[in-house]
Amino acid sequence: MGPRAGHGVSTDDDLATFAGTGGAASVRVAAYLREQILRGHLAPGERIRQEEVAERLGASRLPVREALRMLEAEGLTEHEPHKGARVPRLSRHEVEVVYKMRERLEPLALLESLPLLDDDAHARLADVQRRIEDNDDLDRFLELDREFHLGTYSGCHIDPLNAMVTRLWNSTQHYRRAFVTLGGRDRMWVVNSEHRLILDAVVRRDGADAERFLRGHIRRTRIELGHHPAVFGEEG
Amino acid sequence: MGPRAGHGVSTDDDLATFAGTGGAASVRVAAYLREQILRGHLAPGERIRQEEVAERLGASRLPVREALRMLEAEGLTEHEPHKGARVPRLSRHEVEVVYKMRERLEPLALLESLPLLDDDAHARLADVQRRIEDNDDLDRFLELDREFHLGTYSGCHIDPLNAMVTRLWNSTQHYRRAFVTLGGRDRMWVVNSEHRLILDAVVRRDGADAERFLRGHIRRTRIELGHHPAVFGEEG
DNA sequence: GGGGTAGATTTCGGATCCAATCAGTGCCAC
DNA sequence: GTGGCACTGATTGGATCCGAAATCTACCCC
Repeated sequence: MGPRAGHGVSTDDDLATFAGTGGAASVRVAAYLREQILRGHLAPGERIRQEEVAERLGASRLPVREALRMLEAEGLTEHEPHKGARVPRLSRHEVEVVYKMRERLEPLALLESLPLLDDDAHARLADVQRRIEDNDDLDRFLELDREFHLGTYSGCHIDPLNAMVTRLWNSTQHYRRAFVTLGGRDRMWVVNSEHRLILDAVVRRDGADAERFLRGHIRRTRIELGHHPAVFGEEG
Repeated sequence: MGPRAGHGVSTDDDLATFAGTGGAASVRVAAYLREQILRGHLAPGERIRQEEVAERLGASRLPVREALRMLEAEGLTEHEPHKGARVPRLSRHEVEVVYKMRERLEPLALLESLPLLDDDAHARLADVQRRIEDNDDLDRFLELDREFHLGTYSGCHIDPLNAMVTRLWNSTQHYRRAFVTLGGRDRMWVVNSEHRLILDAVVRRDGADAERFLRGHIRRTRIELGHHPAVFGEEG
């Protein structure tokens, strides 16, 4: 284990996050690990030892095992018998394919969601977009960007579709972070104008435009991301 | 629990299937349940009690719990805290959306797989298609149809993509069975000619045609399926 | 000095026991 | 007669203990 900060030590933060959430222990453990992974505190390829997590959260290993299985369903961990769980590491090609999947699936999600988004939802989305533009922190940007996109699909309560889109976001979260951190900052105004176009189409309930703009938005992100070798740890 | 045949009784078949597979117990339990669900022995909405499965397979409840989580990741079961696992029941609209997802995702899978399928793979696919045309059993048709389609994607070893496509097939397996059983038989020659078109395009390595034919194939199936109320238990 | 193997340690997988929660039932009051 | 409540049986969730597999290490042989 590397000497990364905040690792191997049970901070008060950890326990607060854990205890703060109600419900079954396995669900709470899952929520804790989910946040750790999405926030980038656990990197792709990193192993997750059941005992360590259990000890840190004051639970036994069993709910940790259950939690890891739940996360597996969300694309956040992977499992190998007798070898344990890790955060999946995607190859450059795999990340690219996930983005291609997003190009096809998310416009569908938006299309299905579009007629069900009311004025209230539109206002919330506009607010999120305003906060993105006012924001200057990269980590916060990742959160808000996710909130914006998944928010535009929130009208459609089709479980299989939403679950899959969320899964795609989950599995590429780390690479998105690396991309934004490394040099995506210059691209932010492009992202914002594209968001504006999408939001406009959503408010107008123009399905064809919404679909087109969203597809283009994801496609351009994929291409830009593909040009950054460092995102995939290929800078050597 | 209904008086359905082969339910609640540990047949020799069950144990043979279970013991026959190697590997960890949870993996074997998962394989057993997976087959039960895909073969239609467990219907959507049906509850799966851990103890019953454990007893039937001669294992403890723990590997059953793990297996249920694995199946959850494959879209074959769903879980509610303190209420246990069930086979998911999809609404008409949900099934339709899953088919729309397939319309978008599977052509991508085929496109990614296309350049990697060699002559050997082509021969195997042609053989499967021949067996579909020679076949007269509806259950066998379901198996072979699945083998054909998933086989065309087998060249692409991108885990996220293949896993998702498989998941989509899993979650609609029951509705496909109901459809085929009820009246899809007349449509079989259509299915077969469409398969031939797809196979041809695959062999010619014509991505555009393959994608187009496949999308149309899934789309037509979705529309036909939508016309059968009984598939969704709406015949009252 | 390098590679391979055997032992020790670590970590995961499974069994059993106990606690928590839910559903169905019957009783009582209104 | 109906609605609500408490109780009981059934079922899942969690803890602890034990066994099995993999990894790491140290040692020996080449």
